[in-house]
Amino acid sequence: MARIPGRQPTAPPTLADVAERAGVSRQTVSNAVNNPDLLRADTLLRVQEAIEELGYLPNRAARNLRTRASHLVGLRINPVQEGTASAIMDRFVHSLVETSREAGKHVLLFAGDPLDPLAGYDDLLRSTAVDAFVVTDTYLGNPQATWLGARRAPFVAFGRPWDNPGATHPWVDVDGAAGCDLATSHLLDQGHERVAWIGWRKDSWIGEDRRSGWTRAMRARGLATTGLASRVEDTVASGRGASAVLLDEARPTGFVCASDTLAMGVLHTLAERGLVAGRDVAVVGFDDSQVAQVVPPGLTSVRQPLEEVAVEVVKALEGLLAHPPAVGPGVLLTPSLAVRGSSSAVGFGA
Amino acid sequence: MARIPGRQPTAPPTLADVAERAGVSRQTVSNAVNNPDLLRADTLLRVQEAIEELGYLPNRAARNLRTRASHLVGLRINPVQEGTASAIMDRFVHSLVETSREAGKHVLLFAGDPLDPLAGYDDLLRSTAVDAFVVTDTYLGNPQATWLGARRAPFVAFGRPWDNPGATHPWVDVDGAAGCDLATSHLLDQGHERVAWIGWRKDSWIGEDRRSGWTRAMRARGLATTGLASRVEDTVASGRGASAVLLDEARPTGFVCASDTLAMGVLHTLAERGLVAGRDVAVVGFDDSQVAQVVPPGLTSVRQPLEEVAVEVVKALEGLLAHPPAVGPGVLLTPSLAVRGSSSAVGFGA
DNA sequence: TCGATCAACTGGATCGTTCCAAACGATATA
DNA sequence: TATATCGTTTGGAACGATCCAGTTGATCGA
Repeated sequence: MARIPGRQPTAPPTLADVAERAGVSRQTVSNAVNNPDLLRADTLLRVQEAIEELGYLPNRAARNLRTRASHLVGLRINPVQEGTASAIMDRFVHSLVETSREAGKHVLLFAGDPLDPLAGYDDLLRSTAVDAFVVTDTYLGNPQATWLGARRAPFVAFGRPWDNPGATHPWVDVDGAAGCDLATSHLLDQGHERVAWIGWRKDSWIGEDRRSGWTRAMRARGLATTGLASRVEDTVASGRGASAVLLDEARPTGFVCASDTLAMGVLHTLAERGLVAGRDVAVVGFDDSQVAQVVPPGLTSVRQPLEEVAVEVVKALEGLLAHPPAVGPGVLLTPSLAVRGSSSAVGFGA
Repeated sequence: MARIPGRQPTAPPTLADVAERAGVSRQTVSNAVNNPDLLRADTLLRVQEAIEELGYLPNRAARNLRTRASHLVGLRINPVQEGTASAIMDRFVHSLVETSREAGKHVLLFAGDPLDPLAGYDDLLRSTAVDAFVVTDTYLGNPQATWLGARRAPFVAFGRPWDNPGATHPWVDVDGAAGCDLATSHLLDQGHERVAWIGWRKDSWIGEDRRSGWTRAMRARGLATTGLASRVEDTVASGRGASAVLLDEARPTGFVCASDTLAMGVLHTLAERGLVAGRDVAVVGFDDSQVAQVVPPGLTSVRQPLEEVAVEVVKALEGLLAHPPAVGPGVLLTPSLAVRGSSSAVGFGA
């Protein structure tokens, strides 16, 4: 036996165990696992049988130590925002985990301190716990990107480098303008002419991007936008307040919102006034959250192709971690529109 | 320099680097990090300074290899259920990550195949990628628990071993019966007498547990439950259908549901019939999802103390991974009730 | 027949840490 | 003075994999 006397009887088999069983050297077993084409067919078969019989699986720690790679990708998660509808992370995280697995990687979560966006990154990097990061929150610029870039830390961003178009890191993003154009055009196609916009503060790049989609769609039909837009915080209460004011002052028949959270605010206002979403006033949100899917009569919402985003992110990661590293251009994906009762009569079967 | 000529100039410092700088041996530096009390005060200080100056952080892979521990906890995540309101994982995962960090652990996500609940566990375990698992989906018994137990894989379950009360693994759970009792009593306190129940199929242990809370509260006030209960799938459509039938046949004035998803179904029925939740009919859900928080007029819902659950889970993990392992008894936590407009007039400021 | 070439395989060194046994100097005890 | 004890520090070995240089044996052309 290659097992050293002191080993626990339950200890997992090692390369040496397999090697002995197959009657070859350690290195040959290693090659059987990592470079099968280096072996003669019959040897490969013999080794594979031994691997099978012993249930051998390479020890991660040893492999990581030798190859200086952990095959782990770090993802920072932020505290759940209570009282908002945004839940895209859920879907994205799952897609990312799924796609990463196919690429032989796993996702390591770490906690984010909203006040210190850099916390956590440094330790994981220096302790070689992860090979790379996926950076998601790039709402207002992103200090992480700059910082990680300076540290030469491999990372892929979900979100464009708004504040630094010349940035050279790989990124994947969803075209918010196209999404809101889609949403607005959808309402205009149904005969609406006064479609209002409720979005975020002007310093939000994403917010301005989405807003531009609304503007574009309105202008394309020669419709005025004056007095039809409102910029507020991303809360239900703000959406409620903004929609109340807009209804009073601008009399829109439809709302396109920068988020499902804001759209829910509109639904609150409608409920208060005895108006029915989809019949009296049309509402469209953004993110296709679970809220949009289950709230009566269903909230029409722009849906980000998060599965595709994950696939592109993992592709970029693989390029980044290849030898030599290959960094492609940024990828911009187009969202779709999930149409529900809030923008059509379908929700009530009428 | 202890650095070998071939080393990259950007390679992180190692124990040897620190040792040389501080003029001590590797082992002493190691002790400074792991067993500071073994060192003389002045030596410790000198080593700590060297660590600080070089920005040394132990290499995870090397440490993991030597100690046979990864300090990673595996968590399987399931595909997001589209069209449901359940989003407790989001909150739980975040709490778990946060709490784990304080315990020096990180959370490794892996994908779950709903058809094969065991997939993924085995590989991670055998490749020593994780030290332990947190098992969350224990809805209908849990094959994982049995399987992991047989493999002597350390794990903590979020969810009781319903089908095997004698199980010896550590678990943490939330008292669903207490939650539904709380919800039902809340409605009864407001004068409701005919409170209906919409729950899950009878083979769901969790569903039956929650239902028993409703039964208990009704009986405590001497109220009949006959004809007031319905058992369906956990979808909005089922909740909608069940509530429509119950309204027609049993004329309840309040609904307590086993999930927010089902409660949303009730809201759909009310909206169709022009009834107002909270004014005409009271509705209570379970999970306090984001949906419950933002849907007008706000859905009263039973809230699981997921932060506490995470704390208890991590405590159990630490016990499990200690030398020698210490397994405490199961922990049962009590949920609270988040009261909103759907069960009171508050939602409309009336 | 010989050396060159090549596929196939081998064994030692190595990654960075911790375990282990031993060594050190200083103090306490006989 | 010699021995035991203790707090402190040390260097070699080990964890299990991969890298690298080297060996083997067969095939080939001259």
